[in-house]
Amino acid sequence: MSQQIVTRFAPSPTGYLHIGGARTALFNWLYARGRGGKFLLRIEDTDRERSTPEATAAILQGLRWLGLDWDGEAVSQFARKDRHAEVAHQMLTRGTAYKCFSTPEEIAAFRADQEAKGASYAVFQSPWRDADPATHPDAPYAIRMKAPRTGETVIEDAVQGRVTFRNDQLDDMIVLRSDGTPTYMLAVVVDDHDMGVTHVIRGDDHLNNAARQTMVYQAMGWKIPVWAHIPLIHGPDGKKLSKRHGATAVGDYQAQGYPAAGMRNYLTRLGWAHGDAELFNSAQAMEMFDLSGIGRSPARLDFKKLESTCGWHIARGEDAALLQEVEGYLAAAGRPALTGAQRDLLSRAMYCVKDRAKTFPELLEKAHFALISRPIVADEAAAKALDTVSRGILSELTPRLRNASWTKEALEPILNEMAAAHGIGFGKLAAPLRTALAGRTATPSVFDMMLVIGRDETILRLEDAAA
RNA sequence: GGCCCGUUCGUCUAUCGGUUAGGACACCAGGUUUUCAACCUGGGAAGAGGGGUUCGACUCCCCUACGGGCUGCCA
Repeated sequence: MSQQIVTRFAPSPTGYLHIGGARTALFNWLYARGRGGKFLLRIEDTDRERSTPEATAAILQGLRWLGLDWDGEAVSQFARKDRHAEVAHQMLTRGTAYKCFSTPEEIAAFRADQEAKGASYAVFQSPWRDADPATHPDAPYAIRMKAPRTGETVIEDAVQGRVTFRNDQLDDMIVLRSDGTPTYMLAVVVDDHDMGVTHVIRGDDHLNNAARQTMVYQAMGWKIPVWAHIPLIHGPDGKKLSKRHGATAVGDYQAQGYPAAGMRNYLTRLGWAHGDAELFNSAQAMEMFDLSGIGRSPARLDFKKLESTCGWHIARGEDAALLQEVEGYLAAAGRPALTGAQRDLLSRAMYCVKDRAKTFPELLEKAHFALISRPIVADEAAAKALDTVSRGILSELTPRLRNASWTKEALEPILNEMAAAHGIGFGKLAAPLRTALAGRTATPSVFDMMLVIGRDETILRLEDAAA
């Protein structure tokens, strides 16, 4: 009898949504959504010093942009602190935890001492572990997990395989601080249990933690979830991702004009594979995604491949959706919004620009001709195509266009005849036309441009150029 | 220092003891073309090093090197 799958993404709101975190969220989302399960969101804000509402907002915003929708309301871990404390005290009653009166100073001194002795240092062993309650001072205390000192704790990880930890390497971690607040190690377990999380898919920086958390599950007699620790993402140089690699926040990617669908596809393939599948939409990804396809070594970010993947998605995007995403990009990048007329023109131009752009700035550049208004200012290279001879040809062409029917089929012979009449190839005619219509040398086909801006505008631009 | 994880073309990866080690991006060369792209064809390009196990290892084991993670009253 299989239960419903429940996954979660549990970021700590201490900064923007990191690209690595976004991938973790994506994997959880794909796994749950592909199996009719639930994908939950929990904000791990128990660190009151570093957590900010701005960071929480940025994380939600990043997830929304990527289209990773979660079920129900985002849970604040901090809001559940009473429940965490309750569990800590249950552990006390069960004898799987104990009150520790060692002060942070004493612990720091212990560590300093160990370090001074050089070489390897032992895990901190609290003197209060087996103390008689009668000897307990009337002082603040932390609650520590009474972890087994011998034997091993085994993690069955869906990605890493079976990983064994010696218990004497693990200390009695604090589950409830002396100020009564829970630590991460306790909070995650309690929340994951209470929220019914069945699969914990997270960065492998938590692999060691899984052993300690397993002890908490065992201490409480709770069912241990399926672990899946995925390798972190590295920068193009193979080093840990950091600011100097450029974009690390997902917001940066939106501001650089990458489409969300392309990001999802690229990020899915980063560290995960399903045979030769490279390009796919989210529905297909959900179909294929599984934990066994996740690799065990860290993957590097490759912006060229990201771009290529994004180009594929833009080319296949639906015009209206692309237009909407372009507007989101403009806002994120702090660029001026489209006017109503530009929206309209861009929408009409979409068919001939979307299959040649990898990002939205590129798409906008290709659509430049549709977004500008007269007089068209030619850039240096384009201006060269407009000499006396070509101006003459343009002015000769204008009247022919007035009565032509405005389709590529009708326009093509007119332009071809014009070129033939002057003994030049079509390319020689297209160049000045391009300058007149767009002021650029790199544009969509001249026919497409004429079709998009329409007869009147075409004629006006040609007249301007011929003048 | 200790513990844990990893290492196939430049990059992402397939392979789950027997393959001419496959695909994708990137790169190079052609083609197509009205420009830029897109697109099509072809090409070069890989099992970190050393020991084992085996009839046979990229695949299994050990060692080394390198990379990463954890080692907090952070998450």
